[in-house]
Amino acid sequence: MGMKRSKADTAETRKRIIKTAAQAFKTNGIEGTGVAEIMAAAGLSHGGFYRHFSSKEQLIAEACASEMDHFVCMANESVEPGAEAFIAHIEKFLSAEYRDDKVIGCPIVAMGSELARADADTRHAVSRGYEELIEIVTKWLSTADDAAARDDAMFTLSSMVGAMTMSRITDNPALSDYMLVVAKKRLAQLLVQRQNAAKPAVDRSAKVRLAS
Amino acid sequence: MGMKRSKADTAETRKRIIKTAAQAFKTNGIEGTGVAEIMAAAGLSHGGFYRHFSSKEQLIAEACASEMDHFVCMANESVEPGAEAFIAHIEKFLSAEYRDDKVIGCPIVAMGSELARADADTRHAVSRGYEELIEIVTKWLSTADDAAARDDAMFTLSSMVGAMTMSRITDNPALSDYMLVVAKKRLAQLLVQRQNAAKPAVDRSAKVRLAS
DNA sequence: TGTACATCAGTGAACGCGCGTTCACTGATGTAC
DNA sequence: TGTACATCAGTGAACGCGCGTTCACTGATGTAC
Repeated sequence: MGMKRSKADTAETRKRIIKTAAQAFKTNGIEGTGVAEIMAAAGLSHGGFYRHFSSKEQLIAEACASEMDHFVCMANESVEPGAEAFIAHIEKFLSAEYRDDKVIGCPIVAMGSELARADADTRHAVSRGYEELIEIVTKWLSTADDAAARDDAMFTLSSMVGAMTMSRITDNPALSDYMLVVAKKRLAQLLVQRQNAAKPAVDRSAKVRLAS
Repeated sequence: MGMKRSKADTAETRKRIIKTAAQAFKTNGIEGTGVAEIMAAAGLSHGGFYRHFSSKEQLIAEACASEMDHFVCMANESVEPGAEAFIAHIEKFLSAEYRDDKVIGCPIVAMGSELARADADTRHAVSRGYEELIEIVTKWLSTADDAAARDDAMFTLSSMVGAMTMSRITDNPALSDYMLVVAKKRLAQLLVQRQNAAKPAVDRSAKVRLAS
């Protein structure tokens, strides 16, 4: 029944609504998820929603910000640069598990086309998070902060988003699996090229000496 | 006012509804577009909708099939394989024009996350079209129908979908533009590698002879 | 520390609205003779 | 070829339903004294 809660309880409830909403948005889409449905899933009645948020739009923005933060944190957890960390993350995010479980999956893949039409706050939250991801992947790819590494980071993330998006859309299971395999293969190759290009003078001059 | 139409008129009206729906779905999303809205945009009242389609779901499937067909046709228009046709298409579909004009843009990018949740008919239509695109791009990339060319085709299409999706989401205009530039650059590089790998024996053996 | 009161998180009914869908009706088309 | 009639594309009002949002109410919390 209705009663005032402690500030700690209130803050916890607010976080629970955001987390529940994020999962529902990723599973059934933003427009496909009602405020009452979110509140029920969070164990509350729908009427209390507006004690925490001024509108559904505000919840969308906060849920997306929360999801992007989570992915940025996950990416930051393995700070060491180099091939192992990079490939491990590619393998993880392009796995069948991440394709089949939308709750643990990427918010950009799960809500992509709706985000392009979202309001300014939501797009800004997603965009900020994505820019952080670009910087993190850039550091995985290169100790030096060169422009080519940043290009590769951007291309890597784009490719991952596209491969996972298509992998979820197709009704051909073999093709769905293979799209992920191909993306993993090609992005690993990209990394090899990067490393050959990055610690260059030694290896390249060696080859040149051999060749001449 | 109400009256029976000729069979030709009826067929034309049906096509007009599908075309109008496809544009509306790409612009405002599938869930974001009402049946009445589509009919009004097609110059009709909403009541007549069910003379042409048994449900909104059926219209969604037909609109997506129509859009995919259109993109398959566009891709087929330039049948000649090789670098020029490939790069020209990449440049076109990854242009700011295609990003900013959702009506002419790709249905997979515009409806991506909604398609993953769509019914079996819709997903099948999109999937079939995409498989055709993969085959067409494979032929652009290689006269021989080898597996590596098909991998490159799949990776190319994935990357294009991802780059355009993110380019539409971000609220950072410079980043939005640059994502497309990077995708174009990296995919052009992929093509160069393909060509070096494809007509190989000559060039590669030459290098080997020099090196040894 | 104890008492009195304002605050406000949460409830559940209610609001207007737009959704997908149905239906009785209209009247030119296409068909049967 | 001309006449009579069934067909059915399109109209516009109406349907139940679920949406986002509002509101009067409840009662433990947090505050003022």
